[in-house]
Amino acid sequence: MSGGVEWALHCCVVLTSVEEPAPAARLAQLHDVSPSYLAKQLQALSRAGLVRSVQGKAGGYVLTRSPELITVLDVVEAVDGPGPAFVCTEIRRRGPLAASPESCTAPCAIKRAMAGAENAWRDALRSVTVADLARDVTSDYGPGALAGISAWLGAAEA
Amino acid sequence: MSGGVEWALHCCVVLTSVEEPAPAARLAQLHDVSPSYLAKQLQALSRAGLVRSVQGKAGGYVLTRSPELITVLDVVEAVDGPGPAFVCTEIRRRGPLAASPESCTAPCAIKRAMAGAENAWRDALRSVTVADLARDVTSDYGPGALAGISAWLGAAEA
DNA sequence: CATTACACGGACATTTTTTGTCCGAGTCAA
DNA sequence: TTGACTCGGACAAAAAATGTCCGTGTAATG
Repeated sequence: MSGGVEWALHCCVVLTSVEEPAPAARLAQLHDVSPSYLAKQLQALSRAGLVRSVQGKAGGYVLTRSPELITVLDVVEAVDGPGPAFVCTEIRRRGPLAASPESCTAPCAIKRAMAGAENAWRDALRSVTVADLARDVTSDYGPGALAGISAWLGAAEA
Repeated sequence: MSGGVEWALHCCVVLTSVEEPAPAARLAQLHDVSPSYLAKQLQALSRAGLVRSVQGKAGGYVLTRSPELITVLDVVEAVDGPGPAFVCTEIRRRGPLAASPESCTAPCAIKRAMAGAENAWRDALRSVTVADLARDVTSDYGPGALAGISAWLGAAEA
């Protein structure tokens, strides 16, 4: 799994508490990560339609919709790609005892098992929204945490 | 996810139908895959204690226990490693607004969400055994499929 | 009992993916 | 009109996965 997923999720949580667009460079120094690479993850979120980029002097990124409507799965798929992690290469059709094509209409048992597990994983990620994460953060560190971050993002460079 | 997982699972299913040790090279040409690389996956299974290697002239690999007692999760963890796919780098403790160490006794909300999803994934993989896979294969292709493979493995080189 | 051939095991390259960096095009504010 | 700041995609470096090789040990065999 791509490590950029973690960065993207943290950024989404932070973006729930701001109204002004937040520049990628500022989000990067807030989390102390590579600005150029974080930019790439935010671009992925933008391509997926989760955030909207505002260009120009006071530009940056903003969420496109309510955090209640953005699931963790949305973010993960935007950054890591929507395809399944396990890819079946159909090796049952290869080799001297290859299965006949007409017997391969349904996916093989191994693919079914792996797909079932990935579906369970997806369901779990889909059941958590970015709003839930923000609520948990407030519950963990107190109400001042996100407010402080919001203020810091709006203030001049540290 | 490593592609070798698929090869390892297919090999485990095949091994349920043999009593004689099956050499890695023969399993490789059965599936038409790279012999050297498949050997590496089988070595991983051996290190994890799922298969036992028999050396010498009529050597090869055999399952160490009943297929009912080998879960798909066992195979996946043996090949891909037991660690979680999502690794939290604790970026909440970095940057100018880093969370205080005493407030970081519990894992952060993002890590909790990802860990929950991975647990669901693990549970699903744990609920399927290699015996279940073999049963499904028989159900899909008929009882002769695994028997034919077993006979081919025992016969002389094709 | 010596020999011989076979199979595993880990060390060695190669390719692909991931991670990280950079500069140009576009845009909004002043 | 100017200016400065933003995103966006094209360009390298590093890491991981994939693929290959030969040495070591073992068991069957004559």
